[in-house]
Amino acid sequence: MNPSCNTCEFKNSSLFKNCSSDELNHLNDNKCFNVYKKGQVIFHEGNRPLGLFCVFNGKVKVSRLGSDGKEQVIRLVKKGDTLGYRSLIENSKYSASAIALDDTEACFISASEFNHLIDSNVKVASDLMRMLAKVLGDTQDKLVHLAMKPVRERLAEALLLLKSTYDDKKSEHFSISISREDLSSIVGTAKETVIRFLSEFKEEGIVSTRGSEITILRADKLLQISSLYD
Amino acid sequence: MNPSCNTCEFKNSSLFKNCSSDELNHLNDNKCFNVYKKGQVIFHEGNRPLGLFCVFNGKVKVSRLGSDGKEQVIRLVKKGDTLGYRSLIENSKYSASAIALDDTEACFISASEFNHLIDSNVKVASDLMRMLAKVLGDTQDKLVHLAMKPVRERLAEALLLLKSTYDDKKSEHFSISISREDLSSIVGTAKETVIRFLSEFKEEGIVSTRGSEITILRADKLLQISSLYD
DNA sequence: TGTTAAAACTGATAAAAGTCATTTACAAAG
DNA sequence: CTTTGTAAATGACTTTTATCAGTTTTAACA
Repeated sequence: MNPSCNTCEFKNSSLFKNCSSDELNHLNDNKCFNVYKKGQVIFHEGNRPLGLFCVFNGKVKVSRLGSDGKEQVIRLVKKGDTLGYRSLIENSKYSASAIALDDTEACFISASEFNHLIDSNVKVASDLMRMLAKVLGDTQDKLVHLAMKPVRERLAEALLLLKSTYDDKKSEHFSISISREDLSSIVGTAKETVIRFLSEFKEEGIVSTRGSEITILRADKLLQISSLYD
Repeated sequence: MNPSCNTCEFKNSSLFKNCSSDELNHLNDNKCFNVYKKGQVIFHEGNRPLGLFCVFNGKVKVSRLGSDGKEQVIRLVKKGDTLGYRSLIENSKYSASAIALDDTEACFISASEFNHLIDSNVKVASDLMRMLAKVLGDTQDKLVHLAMKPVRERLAEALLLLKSTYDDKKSEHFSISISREDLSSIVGTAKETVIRFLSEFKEEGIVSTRGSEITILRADKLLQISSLYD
């Protein structure tokens, strides 16, 4: 089910939305469709980037490992998103790893192909620039919240982030299967601490859990707890 | 002493290093030279950006204020650096404030001037893109360190950052006058905690202080403590 | 369906950092 | 040169979060 760029679901929303039909065809001829199992490494911290990934399906975490083995998630990536462009632009080694949180499919576009495209299509280049500015803003938000908010608030925020990132069906109650370990490295705290506050949220009827699956029952309460708007 | 773009000290190192002489002249005719006293606000969180700042002299902190009044410094800006481009690119309100840490001089370039330049000169646009990628990488580093390192290590890192950013004379011992309040909001901790660890560093002969002036005596020790390389 | 490994959960305790109160040092102004 | 306000420094204490050790639940598989 190797998808074609010209008929891709994300043709009008991805980084390549301003590509001509010709450019898309060219991309399509030179891309490489890849499948990753849950937990599999897509690229690894310290390696040289060979190109760009365009996620077609699944969930990906971008994270860095500390010397003590602790992990910090920097960004969550969903289908339609681009992955691995920062190192490519900077022409540096990957400073973080990308790991599939679910079975994931992604197209790979070589560095030369990518560079040629941004050199030849000004719109793509300026979309890329805006994307960088947006991601920089998001990262600054994360930094500030990490420095200023207690874990309980950050956990509420993380759950809302997961919902806003991965809830496409907009079903009544959003559910996601995520290990407490992964959740704790999004929040930037210890696994046990996440579990404790999750238990609080359960008692308060804000979420429910079944194994590693978390269901958000009261997003409004989470928004309140996160104090994102004050 | 309104400096001219064509003879500016940073002509070959700034974001505008790839501008033609004509473009620089045009910039020069349309820029506006501003002076800010220590502590003065250059731009304020929540306001609409009207243009770009190019710092000619001085020191600037870019920071965000939490609802509880606590401040987190996102970035330190030195002479030759550009300031306020993220909001401009994203076409959004400032998400942070810029405040002079010292008496500062900066040229202001209007948004239309800036946009015209990056539309007409591809090299400037791609330099800007690389700059964004670089700053994003730096911010991710800060995020990870904030999440994983204890205050003592982050303080060592902050002192090294101040040195690498503001030490131009490369004199034997770098000194900087900075309030403990400002230092603590770079590190992301409380003022008293910074003071305590600074006292430790003094006892260990790593730094010395006189009032609010801090002198780094053993940068090598700080590098060790910061554990930046493991 | 029992077995087992892994992950979720809980409790006790320790460590790290924050807060508040107070003293000391510094620098500007009279 | 003294006064005075501000910032640095220190101490006592509290809160938050991490760590460690253990128990229970879950899910995969024989």
